[in-house]
Amino acid sequence: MLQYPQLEGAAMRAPYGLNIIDDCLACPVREEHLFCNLPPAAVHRLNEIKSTAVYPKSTMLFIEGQQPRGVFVLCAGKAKLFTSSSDGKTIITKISDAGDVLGLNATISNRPYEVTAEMMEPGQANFIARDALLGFLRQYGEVALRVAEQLSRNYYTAYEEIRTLGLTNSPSEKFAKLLLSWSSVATDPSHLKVTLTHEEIAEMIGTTRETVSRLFSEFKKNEVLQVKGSTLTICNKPALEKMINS
Amino acid sequence: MLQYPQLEGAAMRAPYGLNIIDDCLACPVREEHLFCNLPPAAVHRLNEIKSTAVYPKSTMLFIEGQQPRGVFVLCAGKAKLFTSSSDGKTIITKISDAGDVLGLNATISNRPYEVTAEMMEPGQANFIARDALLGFLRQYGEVALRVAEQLSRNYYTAYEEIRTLGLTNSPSEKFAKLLLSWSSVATDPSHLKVTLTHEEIAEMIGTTRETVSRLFSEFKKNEVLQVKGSTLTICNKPALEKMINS
DNA sequence: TCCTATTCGTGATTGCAATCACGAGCTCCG
DNA sequence: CGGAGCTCGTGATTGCAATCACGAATAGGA
Repeated sequence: MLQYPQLEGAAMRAPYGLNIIDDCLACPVREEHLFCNLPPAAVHRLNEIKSTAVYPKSTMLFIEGQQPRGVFVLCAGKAKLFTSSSDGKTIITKISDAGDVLGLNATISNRPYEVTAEMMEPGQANFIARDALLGFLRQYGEVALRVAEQLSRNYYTAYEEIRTLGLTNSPSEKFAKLLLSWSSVATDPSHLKVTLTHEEIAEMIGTTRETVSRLFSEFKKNEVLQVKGSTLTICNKPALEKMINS
Repeated sequence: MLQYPQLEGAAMRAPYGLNIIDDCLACPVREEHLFCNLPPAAVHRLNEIKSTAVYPKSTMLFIEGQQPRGVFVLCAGKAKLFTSSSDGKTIITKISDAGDVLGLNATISNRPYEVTAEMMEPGQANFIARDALLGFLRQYGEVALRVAEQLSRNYYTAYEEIRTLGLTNSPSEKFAKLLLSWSSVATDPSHLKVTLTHEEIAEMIGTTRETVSRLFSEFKKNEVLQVKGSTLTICNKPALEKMINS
């Protein structure tokens, strides 16, 4: 629950024996990532303006409503992005992992962070302050284009969420949708490793913990799903697909 | 319901006696608009690549799921943006009017349009094809930055929608939220001109037409609201504000 | 001006998921 | 190894809004 200062974090002792990854911006080299495959000069400049830090579990990287200080590039660990209402209700909009850039929208548009980013496990991130980032983008115009593309992608994700929350009636439909979305990005589409609590799943689909528990029971009974520890096996994918367009 | 071809539209006869606005890109000159206050050379180039057309009521400028052809800059008339599910349920995510740029996200990211844009009244729009727009943005880098800012704004709007749909329990709360959001952008905050049907309002807040009708009755009874024709008077703004954080 | 289609108001009914409640099963750390 | 959170399962109850139904009112076009 503590919010750690980002800038002094570089010198922070890694908890849980986590090792600091030195060349973090480049480490998860995937095409879709914002700061990968850049010209050497740009990479060099990035390394000058970034500051690496290690964060324990439950750290809030930033909090909904705060003025944007800059972006965080996640190198290790997972973070959940969520927004809450005054009466304590919460929606988790995304589970981020290595390579994701957090806080980009707020930083670019200079509006308050629209979500809270909380580490779900100990991890490491690079912080880039707003001013430095904007200067960097002005200097390297081609990166600005990629930023626009990233913003577009974020927008699509948000729209998917709107569809889930607004167009889906039953919790079972939403749950099926969530399972399929996980399946579509997993290495093995029918075996998912899920470490979220039922509470968190409920917060992802806009329902209650009890309802999620009941959905698990129901799906197991109907032989759509099998659960063994944190591994989740999809036995009847067509059945799930049928639920979402009924 | 017809989808009009955008490119031959320039020669289309204006329906309902609507006059074509010649210098349309520049006409609604407001700071926040994407293509306003540009350097003369950029404006000139924009005028070369745009094509103006007039559209009757109910025209679909583009449809959810289509490959993006380009953007539409609305010059006159209103358009509603919505997304639908296979079972006919619909969410209206935005009512656009003059100056708004439609289809920007899809066009930039080259993903299918995430919404359908339908004219709610006869109007006029400039179409800019995707290739031409991308070339233009490459040529005028400073406009690309403004595009990024616009995408950010869109993202915020989407997030607002997520909060409305996901964090708000009762329809009355959502309705109050909608009324206040209208009030905050109106010239006179307590007198709103609303030409939407109850059905459309229902589609904006994710409820049913009947519930919206009942909400109007209830708010009138509680002296929060007065309705005279299409003019809507907010009598008790504090009461509305209280509803959204209870 | 009238006629038709759309929009609106409101009652009656129903179903589904939120809420409350509580005990059992984890797991994590001292 | 043992106890104090957290988790999870599941019953009972309830409330609220969706649905159905239908007539009134309004608008819009010939």
